[in-house]
Amino acid sequence: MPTYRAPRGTRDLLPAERPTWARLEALARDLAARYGYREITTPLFELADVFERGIGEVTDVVQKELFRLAPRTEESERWALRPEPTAGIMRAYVQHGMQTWPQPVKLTQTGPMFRYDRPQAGRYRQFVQFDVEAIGDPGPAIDAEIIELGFRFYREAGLDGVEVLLNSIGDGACRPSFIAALTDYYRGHVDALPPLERERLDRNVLRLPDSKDPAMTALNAAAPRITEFLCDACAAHLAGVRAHLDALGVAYRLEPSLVRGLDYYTRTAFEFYKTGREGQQQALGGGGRYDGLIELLGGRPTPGIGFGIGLDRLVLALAETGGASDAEPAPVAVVVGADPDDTVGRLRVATDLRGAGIAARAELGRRKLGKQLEAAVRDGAHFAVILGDELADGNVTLRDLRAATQTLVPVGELADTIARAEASHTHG
RNA sequence: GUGGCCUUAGCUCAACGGCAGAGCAGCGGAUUGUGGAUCCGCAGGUUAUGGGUUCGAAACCCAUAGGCCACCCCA
Repeated sequence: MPTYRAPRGTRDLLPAERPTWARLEALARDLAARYGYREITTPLFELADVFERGIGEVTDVVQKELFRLAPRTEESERWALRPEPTAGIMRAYVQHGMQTWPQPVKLTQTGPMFRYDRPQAGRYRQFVQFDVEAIGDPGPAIDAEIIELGFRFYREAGLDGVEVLLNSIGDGACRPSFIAALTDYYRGHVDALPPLERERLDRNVLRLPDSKDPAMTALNAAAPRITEFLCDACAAHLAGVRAHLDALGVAYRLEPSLVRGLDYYTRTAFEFYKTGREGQQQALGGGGRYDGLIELLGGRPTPGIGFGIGLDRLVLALAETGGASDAEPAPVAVVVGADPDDTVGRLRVATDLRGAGIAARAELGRRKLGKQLEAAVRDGAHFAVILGDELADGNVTLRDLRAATQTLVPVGELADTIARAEASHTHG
């Protein structure tokens, strides 16, 4: 075992897996831009208050999973690594007076998040989220637009069979009455509750209808449903979201037991799942409306909606569906030579090629030509440039490693020749 | 945070309580300027770590760490 390894719940993304990540990161950026979202980068850590107030003091994310930074001095502020992107972006919205920008303000960010969780496959202490936020639009049309954007992201990423789960969790006007009704209902059957569920009754009653305990299925089937308690405004909002989704042809499933773990959500809540893997575990992404969040962080009352999509889980899902992983870029040419000791010559030719914009590797090891060519082939290079006696006449040998053909080329024409051959190859 | 399964070379895996090995990957060589095949060789390990049992532990026991699974929760 190595002396040091990556901290628990973190991992190194090695060169072989980076191209897939790079593709998804580029897709996230391009897609967000296509929908009118502008890029923002916020700090990886914030005052802990931003998360505690924004996400909610009594949520698991804050109580158990926040990565708090140890203060360095007495005066040092209480910082925490960001467990999610929304609170920081809303902090920035307030700080920079974005309420004076044309509304809605549509922002996107992709980057690492941190949660002090017990790791598992697809669950890491450092993970990457693709996030979009639309601030200042009360919906419901923008709700549908943002769900469709997320749905499209998976499709264009190459992941099929993604399902949208949709719910409304009400607002300050109607959610309290639903919580009261739910609490009453389960209190009335408290003797039938397993110990764990009994504990959740007080802590997080909204989670009970979603329980995976078989003993709960009958009880949950008869439990009150949020849809029966939505106020007129929330019901109309949900109907509006659905109408717009229908118009866009986005298939979704109403899931009345869907709740979200962060306190700031209101009304629209949604999650993306790989079909067949629904449940509270392994959501590919999720989001919702947070109409009270900006006010909580000191801004004027402003509606907002967004989602976070977990790229780690998307990469896992893509691998599970057996798709080939993206290929690493290979050098176009590798400069090799008959004289193993002539590293100066090989490096100089490679440098000239690089200056001409050609991806070239110089063989700087002092090994025999056969080994150099072998390594060039393993690199996936298209051409080998062979330096040898022909240099006396100002020529090098340009060998096409795929076609196994070679020609003499004057050194001065090498870059042009390679560029031309490579272009005709990739475009033809 | 709770419970369970697992951990031997870079990777995938062998080894009855009795000498730690193979395949792949890496590096070198096969009469001296040409390839992914083949053959030969080299290197790679305090068997995750620390204790214990035993004449003797990779193997049995305990603890710790890490990975995974189910919860909790979330991406």
